[in-house]
Amino acid sequence: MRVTSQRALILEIIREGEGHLDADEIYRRARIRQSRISLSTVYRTLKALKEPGLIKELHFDDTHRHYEAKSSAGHHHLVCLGCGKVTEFKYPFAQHVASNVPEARDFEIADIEVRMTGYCSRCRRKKE
Amino acid sequence: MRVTSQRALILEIIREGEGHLDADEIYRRARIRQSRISLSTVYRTLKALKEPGLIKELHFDDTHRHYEAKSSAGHHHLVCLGCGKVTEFKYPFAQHVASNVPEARDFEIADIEVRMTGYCSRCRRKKE
DNA sequence: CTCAGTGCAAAAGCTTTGCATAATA
DNA sequence: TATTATGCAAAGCTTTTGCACTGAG
Repeated sequence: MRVTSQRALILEIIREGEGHLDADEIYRRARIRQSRISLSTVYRTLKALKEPGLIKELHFDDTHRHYEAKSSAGHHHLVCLGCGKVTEFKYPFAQHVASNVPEARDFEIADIEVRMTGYCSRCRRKKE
Repeated sequence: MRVTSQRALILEIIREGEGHLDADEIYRRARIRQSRISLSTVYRTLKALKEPGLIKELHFDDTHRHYEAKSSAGHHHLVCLGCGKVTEFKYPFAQHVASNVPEARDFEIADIEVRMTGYCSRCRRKKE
């Protein structure tokens, strides 16, 4: 895989974005620093970086895919349905599953994505 | 919410499908029994059924949303990256998170979706 | 009888692809 | 220099929407 200025830029933006950017937002930020970059390149690069596991694809809401760099991975997300705020937390789900779930016994776990939705304390108060 | 033949049919198909159908597959199955039903109605019905929680939206792969009836919910999924097979399992993730994750303390958990990917025993053998 | 729901067709997103050009190894 | 990656524009999918018509309550 060749190292191009576009790929370096996109990976840098994803790292800075800390996992909360979708393809279009990455594109918009990339254009600020490299105005001729194309959206196709963003998509192609996302696919290329995903392949060897350099970045990971997330699914916060139903319509957008978000991306985070592998170094910042390993955590999970609480998504507030009221304000959309995303809170990260760590928890060794994979280990729990591997040792407690019979169906997973012969399964080689590559990745686990946990997406919890609900209402944060502020939005809970607002609802009442 | 009015009960129409289309809505009844779609919900029935989702129940029969046991959580593994996407919008287009639901549409194809619905047309067999009601040839004039439209894809718009399928989408609109999915949205309508999702709203009061009668069905739940899942994200097995990156490109398609799948749907399952609420009664069959409460379990999680292991998705094999080799053959695409989906294995269901039960595990009280929400309880674990609620009692062990400080970030979730003030969070009212509405739902949790766990998407584990990896390789099933057959595909692991094939890889070697 | 009324208004929510439907079908159809058209539009709107998001993502992928073909092809000629540019740039890396 | 030999490929691989890029930019652009066009196509492809999935999902949504406008509008007149139908049917449930």
